[in-house]
Amino acid sequence: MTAVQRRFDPVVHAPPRLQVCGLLAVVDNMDFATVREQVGVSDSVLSKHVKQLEEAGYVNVRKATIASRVRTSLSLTAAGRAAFEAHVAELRRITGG
Amino acid sequence: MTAVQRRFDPVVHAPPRLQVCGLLAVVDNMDFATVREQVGVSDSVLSKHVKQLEEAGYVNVRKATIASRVRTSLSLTAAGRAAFEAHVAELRRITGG
DNA sequence: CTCGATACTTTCCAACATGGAAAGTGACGG
DNA sequence: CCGTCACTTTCCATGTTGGAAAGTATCGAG
Repeated sequence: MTAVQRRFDPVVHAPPRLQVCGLLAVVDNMDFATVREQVGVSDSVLSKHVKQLEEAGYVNVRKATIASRVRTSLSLTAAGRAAFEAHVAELRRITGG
Repeated sequence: MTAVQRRFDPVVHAPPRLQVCGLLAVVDNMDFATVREQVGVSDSVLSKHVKQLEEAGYVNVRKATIASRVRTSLSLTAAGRAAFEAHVAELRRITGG
């Protein structure tokens, strides 16, 4: 309603996506497979969450052929970084940071 | 499984409940009505979330008749405080605290 | 050109979580 | 008895999830 509504972002708040954002926030980009291992979910589940982040304009999905193998690398967009940071700030406010 | 599984608590993570815990964490107790106003939800919704926190053993619900009116005050139990703090610590880890 | 492997994507589906509205409950005060 | 206050519970329609399985695209091998 108040400030909560402006910064609190459900797309970012869901556990798997919060983890993805947290991982991508501290690196330039990360492979799909690496993120999957870190988050500990299946291919299909990560794929669906990444899709949601992508549709929200928060994550950039780049497919590059490296060593004749398609590798998908993920990275936060500027909007994604802003949304993540705003959400984290809101979490800190709520949890008494 | 990993540290995430041990500290991350879905009961605490849901937005309305995270707010309730955050509010109760900094006071000894708070009236149902005050919490409802702060969280910005309806009676029924708060009641249902409080019930979940109560069933998890995180919140204590005390009904006292004050000025011939029943007043319900909520407070975190020791377990609730521990769960909240562990969850917050986990959030900080995930979000790069 | 067909086959199998790699690396995701999408679909299918059953389970669960939510919120709003409305009905229900218990304790007064009139 | 009745109405009010302060929640509780029920009803219901919707939205989100994850796992399993099928689907797609791109090689390299045969």
